[in-house]
Amino acid sequence: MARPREFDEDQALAAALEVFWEKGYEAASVQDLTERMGIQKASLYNTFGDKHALFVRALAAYSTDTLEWYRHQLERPGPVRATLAALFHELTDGCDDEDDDCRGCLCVNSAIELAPHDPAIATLLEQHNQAQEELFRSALVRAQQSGEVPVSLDTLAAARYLLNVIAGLGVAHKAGASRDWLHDTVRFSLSVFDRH
Amino acid sequence: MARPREFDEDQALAAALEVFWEKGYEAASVQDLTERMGIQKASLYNTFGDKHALFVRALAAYSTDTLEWYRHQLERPGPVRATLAALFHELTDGCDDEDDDCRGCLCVNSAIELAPHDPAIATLLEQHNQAQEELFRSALVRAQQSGEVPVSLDTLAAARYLLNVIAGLGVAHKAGASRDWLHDTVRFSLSVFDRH
DNA sequence: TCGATTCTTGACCCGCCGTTCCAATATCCC
DNA sequence: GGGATATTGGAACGGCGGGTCAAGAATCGA
Repeated sequence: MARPREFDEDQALAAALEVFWEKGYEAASVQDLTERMGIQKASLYNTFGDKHALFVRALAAYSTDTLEWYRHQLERPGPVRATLAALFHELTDGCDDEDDDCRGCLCVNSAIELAPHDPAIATLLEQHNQAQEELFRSALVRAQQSGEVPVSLDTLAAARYLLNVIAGLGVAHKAGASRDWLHDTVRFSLSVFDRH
Repeated sequence: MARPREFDEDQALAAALEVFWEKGYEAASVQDLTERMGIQKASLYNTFGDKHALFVRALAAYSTDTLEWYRHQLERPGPVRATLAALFHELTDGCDDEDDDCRGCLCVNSAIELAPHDPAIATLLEQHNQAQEELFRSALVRAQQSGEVPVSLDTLAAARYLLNVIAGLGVAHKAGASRDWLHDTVRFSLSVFDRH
């Protein structure tokens, strides 16, 4: 019963996500955001509240998408080791394409920049980590059931370990590590599962 | 031949480091800095140039100190596995003390926040990483010579792997991981060396 | 067609940002 | 003590930060 929006909310959110992803929260100005979202300041504030609320929504969307991606990767049939190798390959591949501006992982970036001083972000990231941990754990448990991995393996610790490796890769990528660097690290990291 | 400084430069630099470490580069205002350094703005600009130059010096100092710490940890005699265990224990211990404000590792923080868009920082971090890598590698080579570790071990990949684990821990700590979480991850990470 | 309602536009606000300037001050050498 | 030289304190700067507002434009139900 009134004038409708001229822009697509999800699309605008996706654009905001890009900006935050590339620049970080503090360094992304409202001007940067509105320009990339293709909307005016007032529209941003009417629709999303303020910069912080917009960031929370962007991060939540990122979390959802990312978890979906991990679920898709991890629920593929076949031996877990191959699955993990493929997952990490996907993760590190294209890191030398200079179009990604070394964005890394937004969760990692936000953990570093905001988590200690921002309870809302900290909570969101905790949920994300737990969900991601659970995905890895499930895959490992399935591998135990199929006999690929010994039942003596501490699947929780292993899942956390994998999350830690991924976080490290995010940092290394930001620091300018080459694809070879990352691949070496991945190979070595996954070798833990070779002889257990 | 002129009025002398009323403050100690190194001491002021150390104070600035604290601020950057706690808040990050962008979020640390010049006012925050001068307050904690106990000096006036003009003194800051006279002595260090500007905020960015101050940060570079602070990061360089941090790098030096940290590398010294790693060297000290890694050059202790005894089996490498015990050395690494002790090092990581030192690293993760005291992470639940609420006085550290989850500062994490300044190199990791800076890699995330600045490296992709700041060549000076990127260079500094690259040098730091290479030096740290070399320290770990040396320790592993020594372990090979003493027979503790098989010569088939790719010491370069292993060193990079360890750096990656450490970076991951920095992220996890920022994200609010408990000491148990970190210890589990460390234990699992070091288990790679148990059966090689 | 018309009023109600919502969105868009673009100017505008205040405050803090990093930075500069200058007068006052303290020290050194002579 | 007296100049030369640097540092200090504090005010001031322009600019940009996030956020608001008022007026016009577009759509709806009636």
